Amino acid sequence: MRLWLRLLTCANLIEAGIRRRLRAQFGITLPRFDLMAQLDRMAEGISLGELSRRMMVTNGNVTTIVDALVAQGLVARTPAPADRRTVLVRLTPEGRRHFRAMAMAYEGWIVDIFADLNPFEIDRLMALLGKAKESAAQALDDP
Amino acid sequence: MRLWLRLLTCANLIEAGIRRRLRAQFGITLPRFDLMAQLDRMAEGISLGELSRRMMVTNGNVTTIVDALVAQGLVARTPAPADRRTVLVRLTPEGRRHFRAMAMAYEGWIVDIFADLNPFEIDRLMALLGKAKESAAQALDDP
DNA sequence: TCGATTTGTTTTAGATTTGAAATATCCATG
DNA sequence: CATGGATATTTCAAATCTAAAACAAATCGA
Repeated sequence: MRLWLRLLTCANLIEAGIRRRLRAQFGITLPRFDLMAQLDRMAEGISLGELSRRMMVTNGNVTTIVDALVAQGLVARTPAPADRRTVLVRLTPEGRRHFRAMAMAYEGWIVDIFADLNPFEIDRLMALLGKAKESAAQALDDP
Repeated sequence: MRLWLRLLTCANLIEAGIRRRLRAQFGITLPRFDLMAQLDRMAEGISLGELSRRMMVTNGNVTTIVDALVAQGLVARTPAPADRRTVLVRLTPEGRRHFRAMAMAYEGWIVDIFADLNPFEIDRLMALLGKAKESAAQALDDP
């Protein structure tokens, strides 16, 4: 029980800090940044459904965030060639430029945030969180 | 970097599962449950500001959630005797009864979720998360 | 005591976020 | 070819959530 509270506290603390910096330094919100991060690796564009799966949020949520980013000219919607139901989303050249600049700063923040952990501790934490994730996924699957 | 993504994924996975169960089995939302959990330990009531600090959310957010719980008759606002600015919040008898039933189930879910981790691993994870939290708090403090 | 600052709460505007319902399209089967 | 089920996206209503502004009350120093 205390483990869960600490996990949540830790994640929320870092998330709040990153959110604050993204807003202060780049005027962007965290979910928009996260969505752009997914798109940065997919030059050809990916579907909204695939986006929502990767980001682990609902379809409707992705639609809203993409709407906002399209309005800002940072991403573009294009119909999928094969399937008329699906819509592909990709970064615009301007969106890519913006994202690259932000991503550089972002990585620096993360390094700073975990600066007090040595490589061994990071590996161990990765492994334990991986195991916790598996355990949780299994427990939450059935009901 | 990957450590941060895994931490976030793990926390979100569990949070989503708990949110789903709270809604399905008790018809309550997670933030309302979290707020009631804070109140359960404070029979005398605590101020809204203290609540927002403990829950690590903004004051305005706490106001909204308390409004909803007051409308449901689960918590009550009372003026603080010493300071006319502050408002104390406490569980109503009905709120306490409700919460106790939910908390029992909640604890069971958490136990299940971490069932695959042995006591040693849980201790280690607690310690590493504690260290990560300290590191993050320090890194996010300055700028 | 007076005024400036601090503290506690609410309000407001904007942005998520979820869950469910509605639409549109695809696909497999008969 | 028609149709029922599955898939992809959008829309909608309700609830959070943040940041910033607005107020109210308390506190502290001159």
